[in-house]
Amino acid sequence: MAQISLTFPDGNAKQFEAGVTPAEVAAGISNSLAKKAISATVNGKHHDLQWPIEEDAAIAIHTMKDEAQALELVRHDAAHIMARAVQEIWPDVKVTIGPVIENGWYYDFDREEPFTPEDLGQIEARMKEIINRRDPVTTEVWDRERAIRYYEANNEPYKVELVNAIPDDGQPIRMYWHGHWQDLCRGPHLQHTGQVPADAFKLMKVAGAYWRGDSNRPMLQRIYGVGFLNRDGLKRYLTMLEEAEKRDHRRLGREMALFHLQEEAPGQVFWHPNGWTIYTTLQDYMRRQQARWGYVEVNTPQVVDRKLWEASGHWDKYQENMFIVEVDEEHAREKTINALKPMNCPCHVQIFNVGLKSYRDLPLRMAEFGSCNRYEPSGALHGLMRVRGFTQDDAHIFCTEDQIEAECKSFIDMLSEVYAHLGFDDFKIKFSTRPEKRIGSDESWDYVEGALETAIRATGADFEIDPGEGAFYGPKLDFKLTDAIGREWQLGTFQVDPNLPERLGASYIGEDGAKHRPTMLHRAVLGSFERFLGIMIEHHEGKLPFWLAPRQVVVASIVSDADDFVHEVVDKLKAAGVRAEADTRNEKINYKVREHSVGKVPVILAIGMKEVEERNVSLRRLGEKQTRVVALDEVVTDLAAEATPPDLR
RNA sequence: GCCGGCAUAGCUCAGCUGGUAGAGCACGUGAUUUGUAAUCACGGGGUCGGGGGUUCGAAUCCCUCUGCCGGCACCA
Repeated sequence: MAQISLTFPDGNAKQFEAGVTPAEVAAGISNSLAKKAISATVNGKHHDLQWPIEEDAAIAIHTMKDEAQALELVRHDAAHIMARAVQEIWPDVKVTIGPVIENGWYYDFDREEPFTPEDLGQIEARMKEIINRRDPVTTEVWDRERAIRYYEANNEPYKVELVNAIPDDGQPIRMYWHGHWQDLCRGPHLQHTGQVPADAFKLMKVAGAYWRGDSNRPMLQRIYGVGFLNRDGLKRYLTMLEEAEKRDHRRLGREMALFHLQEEAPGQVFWHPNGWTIYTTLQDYMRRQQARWGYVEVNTPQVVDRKLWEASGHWDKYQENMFIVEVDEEHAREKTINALKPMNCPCHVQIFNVGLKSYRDLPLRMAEFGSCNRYEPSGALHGLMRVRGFTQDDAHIFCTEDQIEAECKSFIDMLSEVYAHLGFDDFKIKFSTRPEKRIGSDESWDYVEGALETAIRATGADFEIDPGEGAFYGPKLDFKLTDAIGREWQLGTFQVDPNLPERLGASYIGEDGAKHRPTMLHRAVLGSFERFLGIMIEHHEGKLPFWLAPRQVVVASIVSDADDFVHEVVDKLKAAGVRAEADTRNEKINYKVREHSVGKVPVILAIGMKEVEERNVSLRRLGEKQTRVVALDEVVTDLAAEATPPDLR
């Protein structure tokens, strides 16, 4: 037998016979390690303990203390155990795939009957039973034919398809056994089922999911589970879910009287006074920013004849998602077909096309708070996050190819400032390159991708490449930010489009006196106001920055003899540009404080006779128990400063 | 669009196997003048999401439509 040398994390090396498994290595170190071991990293690869090591390697034996490896294994084994539990209870359920995902796993099943919440309880109980059996996990390498024969014999057509899909490149096909139950799997796995903590997982929900993610294929039933290393981990996760629910913008939207949605206008927002105050405050801010960064603002029609959409290519590529409006003959001389605009770009080109443009006019930055309507699939609608009617902070920059770089840099500067002002300090940039389905020649893609890459590199910003994710007409940069509870949102975008100016015949006169095609850059910082406000509300848990808060200050009387002074304070605050209101209702101060706190009013000024006599206010900030007595003039000055939008300070 | 669930007062929800609806909060009125997260009493309020069916009788059972929720697919 050949000898190999294994190097441990502490730098010591030991000799073993080739083919030794990590389990044997662990056993050679100590009995307790042999028991506690869960897997090993061999030359940087994560393997289970049965993996034979054939050559010199660096090895690290893992236990439950190695959180990353332990979580992966526990979730992975839990997925198998869940599938086994399901097949033990309902033997004719067909199994498919079950990967580890963030916080847990899922497994897709094919079964006539839908799984019910009661079924989940039953499956969970069976999983615990399987864990208690401490069934050993073993692995075997099968050849393709044997695997197919096995799955055909067991009436598992999905597994047959999976085996057939494994590329025939000499890679072994591995089977894992959890006791008598087996599954096709890459591994790695734990030593035995008892290593999955029985009190740290939970089955969360059942949902439909297409086989292989393809909407033309059968719909399977997916069961989601979450799993952790101990009960505390699970508890923390469940608490986190409750916290996330508390910041749900749909709930806060109601509690703060911001907006509502109703059946007659699915996916479209009824903005109430409070919500509209936030909206317009943000829009005013963006309007100032755009002016500062050299944009001109325009406004274009909502209902546009299909001829324009045919010319732009939308009729062909996007019709499914457009609201089509047919005007009937009684009202018009001829029946015409229009569509609500789903995007602003074709209209902006129309403005560009009026009159001759010179190279001196470029870059021309044309912005619109463009109201768009898209017929989103019903299942996609979600509060403010995915709607059918929305307004973008949209703009199109008409420029020469040479100007792309400078425009890109200036856009990133603008976007960084806006995000910082709105409380988002860091964001990621994704560079999406040519997709499979695209228009335009490879040479033109080479050129445009190159130009955009040069531009982004010149800014010095970090970015990741997302191959194949570009728009069909050109490459793009997407800007993603992370919110207060770690979720990523894609907001800003910067897209290079050499195609639309061509289709819609945009041109300018160059220095040489000849006509040239401009390049068009599509860009947005916030995306849609609706979605952005949804994100803002959740990010801040409704406690918006003072300048954006719809109700900034409530001045509340403690006794009705203080009412006159309350009104005086409110008037002074309003005159100083603060959104202030009086609460002189016949209620206790406790009641008022609670009500306005629930309503997320950032500042409450309480006024009793003491304050009236000394012309002070008692100031209390949202979320704080402390109050502070401040002179009236001082509070007006301070709050007025705080109410000033960040770009005007 | 697909799978599953849900739809009762403004909100959150109760209403068992069919016998024409109830609570808390909110709202209105009155009392109370109150010191930093819910004062008390009384009162008004529902075509039980829409339509159809079964039944002597439907919030309850069945069909259908719409919307919402959770996923999947989609999101140039």
